Amino acid sequence: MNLRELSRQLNLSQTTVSRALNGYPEVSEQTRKRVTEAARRYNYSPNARARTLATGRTMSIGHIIPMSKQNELVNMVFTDFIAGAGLVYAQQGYDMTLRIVADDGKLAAYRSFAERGAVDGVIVQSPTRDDPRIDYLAALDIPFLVHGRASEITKPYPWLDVNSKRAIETATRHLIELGHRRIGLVNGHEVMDFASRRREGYCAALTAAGLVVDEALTRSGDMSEPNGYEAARDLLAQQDAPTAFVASSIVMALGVKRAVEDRGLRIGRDVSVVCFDDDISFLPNAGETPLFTAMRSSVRAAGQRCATLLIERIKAPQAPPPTELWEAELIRGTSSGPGPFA
Amino acid sequence: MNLRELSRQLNLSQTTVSRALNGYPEVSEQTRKRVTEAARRYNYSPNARARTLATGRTMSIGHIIPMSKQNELVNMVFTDFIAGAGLVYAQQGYDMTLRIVADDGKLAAYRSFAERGAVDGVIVQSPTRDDPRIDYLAALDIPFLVHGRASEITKPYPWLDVNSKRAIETATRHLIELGHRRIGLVNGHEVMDFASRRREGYCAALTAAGLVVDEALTRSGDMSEPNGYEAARDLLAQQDAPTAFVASSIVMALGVKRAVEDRGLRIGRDVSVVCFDDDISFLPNAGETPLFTAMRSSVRAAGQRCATLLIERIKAPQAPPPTELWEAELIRGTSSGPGPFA
DNA sequence: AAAGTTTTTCAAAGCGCTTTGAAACGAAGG
DNA sequence: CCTTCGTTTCAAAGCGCTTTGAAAAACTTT
Repeated sequence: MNLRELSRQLNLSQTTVSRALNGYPEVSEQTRKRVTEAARRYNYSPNARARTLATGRTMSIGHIIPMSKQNELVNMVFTDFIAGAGLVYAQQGYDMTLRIVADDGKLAAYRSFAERGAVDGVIVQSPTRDDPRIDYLAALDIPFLVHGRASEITKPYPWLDVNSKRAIETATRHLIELGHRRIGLVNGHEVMDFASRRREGYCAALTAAGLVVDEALTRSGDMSEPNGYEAARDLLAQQDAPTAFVASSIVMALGVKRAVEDRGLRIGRDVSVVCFDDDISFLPNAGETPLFTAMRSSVRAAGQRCATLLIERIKAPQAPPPTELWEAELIRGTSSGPGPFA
Repeated sequence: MNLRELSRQLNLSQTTVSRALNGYPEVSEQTRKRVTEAARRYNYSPNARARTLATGRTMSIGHIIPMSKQNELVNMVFTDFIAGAGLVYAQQGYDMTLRIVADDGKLAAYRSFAERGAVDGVIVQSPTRDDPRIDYLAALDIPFLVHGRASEITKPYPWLDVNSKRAIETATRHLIELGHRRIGLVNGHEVMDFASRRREGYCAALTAAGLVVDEALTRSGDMSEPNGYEAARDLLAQQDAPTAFVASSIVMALGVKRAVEDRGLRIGRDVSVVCFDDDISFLPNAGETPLFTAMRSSVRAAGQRCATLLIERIKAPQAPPPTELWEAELIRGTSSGPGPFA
């Protein structure tokens, strides 16, 4: 059953039926009732494809998920972000259009979304410091919103980010205040904007405390458990090993924990760990006293907010680009304790 | 730039330009060349919305992700499955349309996908024993593919499943052969088809070995770490506690492990654990000797295969519904060892 | 009762593509 | 040279909705 058939059944024009169903005011309550009843009776629902063409809106938001090389894959942060965003989309009648793509196909994927008019807007996740997607999307003139920032891009663009620098600065200062002097940094790849900011925060805290930054105590790489393990194992094997670690995620912190325990040391007593905690629903660092002392900011909440902001932007594309900087919260867990200089 | 403008520039009809770009044979190589070059020059790409209406195909596959109550949410199995499927979609030019929906809105969501023609096909994940979605989709006459099965549905429908029963039967027998007699089952909710089959496998192995099934040794619930922990903690607190556990997932097994260690016992020596391992990329149970002895079957591979089968089905809807039963593989890890009767 | 308003309904024109059925063209055959 | 046939191109008709601009109907006002 399509609109034409339905309108014939009712002896009304397509116009009237369409308006009745879409809640326009210029149709009497009586006919609206007739129409909605008939629509239900004949089980009519408007064809999404046709509506999309007629309105110029697809009611869907594009997400591109990069799938690097072999295994780094769809990580949990992406997943939780999407879960948050998806919730908002559902509420607002949008769908999420997901495309999984090799790292080098990202740009082309965004382009295809934009040029073919396949989505009404796109989300950009995990920007690098000088992320080409941003200029690209601005030029393509499609609404977008960046989760994170690209430090090296100066033109205004819409973003929502967590204050990574301050978060890690706070984390590092916390360890210093506990009496730690040799503090390792187990970071993500520093082409990622957030990771580079985290290093800045780490350095800033050390410097502020009059400590020197020892490059030998820092590592960056895939934000996986094995990688956190290896980094910590190496650092712990050095002479003059660190007594504390700042880890860039819970997952890496779990690797650090394993490395510490492998050496027969105890987390929170012999070695302290503070990490960034995206509050991933699946890896809860929760309870009365959570395992990890952490800087927490919910990535799911960020997803929700990004979705909301993007939808607003779709509705009012001319408004100045929104920007939002969130602060992470220090959560005291059992993984941090007094250091040798306490 | 749209098709009409492009064809005017070229002094050709829309027909010819369209055919040239879509690789139809009835256009001379010479004009095809002219057309593709002009298309590139003017940066033309066909409007997806219009094409979708004209062809009747959206080139996208619907996935509905249920988000129960508050927190059980988008779990890792869903995520990995989607990662696998998404890979195939990308290769074949499909997008994934994702909708996150409350548990009680699932049926309506599938319906809206189907009736409005928003997607070309849908994937059904985690069916219950008598899942209403299957009849519903069959009636709606939209291509679909079930990952898993619904035991109580007899009509043929397309599915791909892992042989859960045999997998858990093998796991349980493995423990019995190691000399365990009191074996706990830490299962998912048994309305889920796969969970009910896993229980069947567990019971079958016990019975085959002449042992009686003690309901007091089985638990079922959310497949989360905390839930695995609680189940194991309770079971271990009983007098005549189990010396081994069969867990329905790695995540639950991690909870079991924690409970065992909390009692000061050691996994693989004092208490054995075998689990089902979906080979989730993010929770690798890997290495030379993996932590858990497990029945492994990659959910990501299943996602790929499901996507492939669904696309085939979209292309040939009249073919008999495909069905595929995969066997899981026993992986020896360090979590299982001789029991008291060895 | 005529004229003016407001409310309700309609016919038709898109939206930008694909695809059908016919026409124009060129080459081949008689 | 005319006919026939295969190749290449085209005009026009959808696809199923929304939306514009106009007409019809129902009320008001004079």
